[in-house]
Amino acid sequence: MAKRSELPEGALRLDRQLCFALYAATRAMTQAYHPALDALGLTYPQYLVLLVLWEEDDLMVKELGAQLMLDSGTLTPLLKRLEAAGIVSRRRDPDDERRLRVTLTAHGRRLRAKAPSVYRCVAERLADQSPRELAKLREQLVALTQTLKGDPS
Amino acid sequence: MAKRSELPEGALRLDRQLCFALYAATRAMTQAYHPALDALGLTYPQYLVLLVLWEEDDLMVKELGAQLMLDSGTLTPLLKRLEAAGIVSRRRDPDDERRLRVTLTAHGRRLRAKAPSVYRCVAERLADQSPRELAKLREQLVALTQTLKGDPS
DNA sequence: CAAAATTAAATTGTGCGCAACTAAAAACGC
DNA sequence: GCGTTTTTAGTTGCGCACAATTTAATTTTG
Repeated sequence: MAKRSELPEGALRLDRQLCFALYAATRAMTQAYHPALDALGLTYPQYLVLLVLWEEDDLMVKELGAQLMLDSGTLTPLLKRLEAAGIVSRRRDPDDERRLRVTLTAHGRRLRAKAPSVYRCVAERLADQSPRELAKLREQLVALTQTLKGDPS
Repeated sequence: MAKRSELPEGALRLDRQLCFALYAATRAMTQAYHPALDALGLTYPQYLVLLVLWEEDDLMVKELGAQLMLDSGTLTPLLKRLEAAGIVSRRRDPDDERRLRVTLTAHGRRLRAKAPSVYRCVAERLADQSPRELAKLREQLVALTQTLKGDPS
C-alpha cells in the first residue's frame, strides 16, 4: 500500500460526511412519506413502483428495474406483494416467456387518484424551502448519483 | 377530504421526485463504499458506527443511536455482529444496569488506520466535483433532514 | 440444426431499518 | 418504603436491498 498524505483533521467525523447526510436525509424522507402511504396500504418502495407504472403501464421487471435502479432480487418479492394486494398483475409475455409484464389492475389505477394527497403531505413540510432550491438540490443529487455510478464524465 | 388544487402536470413523475433522487443517491453512495469496506470486513452501517466510536469511545447504545438516528432495534443486532467480529465489546454499566457501554477493542482501534483509505476511495470518485459544492450539498441535506424531522423552524 | 452464449426473472442468504412490544432497572411521588 | 412511571436495551416480525446463484427461454454461432 502506498503511503499517502494525511487526511485533514476531523475529516472522518460523522457530521462532516456527505454519505451520512445522504443516509439520514433519505431515512427522514421515507419517514415523512410513511403516514400518507400507510393510509393507502403502501410501502415507500411500492409507491415508487406505482409512480413508474402510473406514467407508463405494462412494463417488464427489467424496465421497472432500470428506472428504479433495482434488480429482480428486490422487485420480484415486492411485485408479488403488490399483486397479492390486487394492485398489479404479473403475466408472462407470450412472445417471450422470459419476460414478465407488470400491469396495473383497476384498483392500481384508482389508487393514482390518491397520489396527489401523498405528494402534498410531504410538500407541505417543505413549504418553507424555496422550490427552486429544492429543484437544484434534486439536480445535484442526480448528478452525484451519475458520478458515483462510474459515469465516464 | 377537502378537494385541493391540481398538481402541476407531471409533478408525480419519478424523475422529478426529490425523494427518489435522494433514495438513488444514497444507494449509489453505499455501493461506492462497498469495495473499500469489504476489504475491512465491514458493512456500511457498521462503518458509520465506527466513525462515531473513533471520535468518542465508550458510548451507550442510546448515545450511538442519537448520533446515527438509529434505535436499538437496528443497533443491537449490528453491535452484536461487531462484537462477534472482535471489533467492539459490549458491557453493562455497573452503575446502571440498564445501560450498555459499547467500547472499541484493540482490533477496533487498529481498524481506524485503514479508514483514510476508505475515505479516499470514495473521495477520488468525487474528485471532479468542487469541494465547496459538496460541502454545500451536505449542509442542504442536513437542513432538509431537520425540516423533515419536524424541526419547529 | 445443435451447442454455446446471452437474457430475464426467480431464488437464497445476509444485513439492515423500523414499528411494536417486552423486560428489567432506576427514578420518582407520596 | 412502595407502587408508578420512566428509561434503556432487547426481541419479534416484516419489507426492503443486494450479492450470488439458479432456472428457463431465447439468441447466437459454428
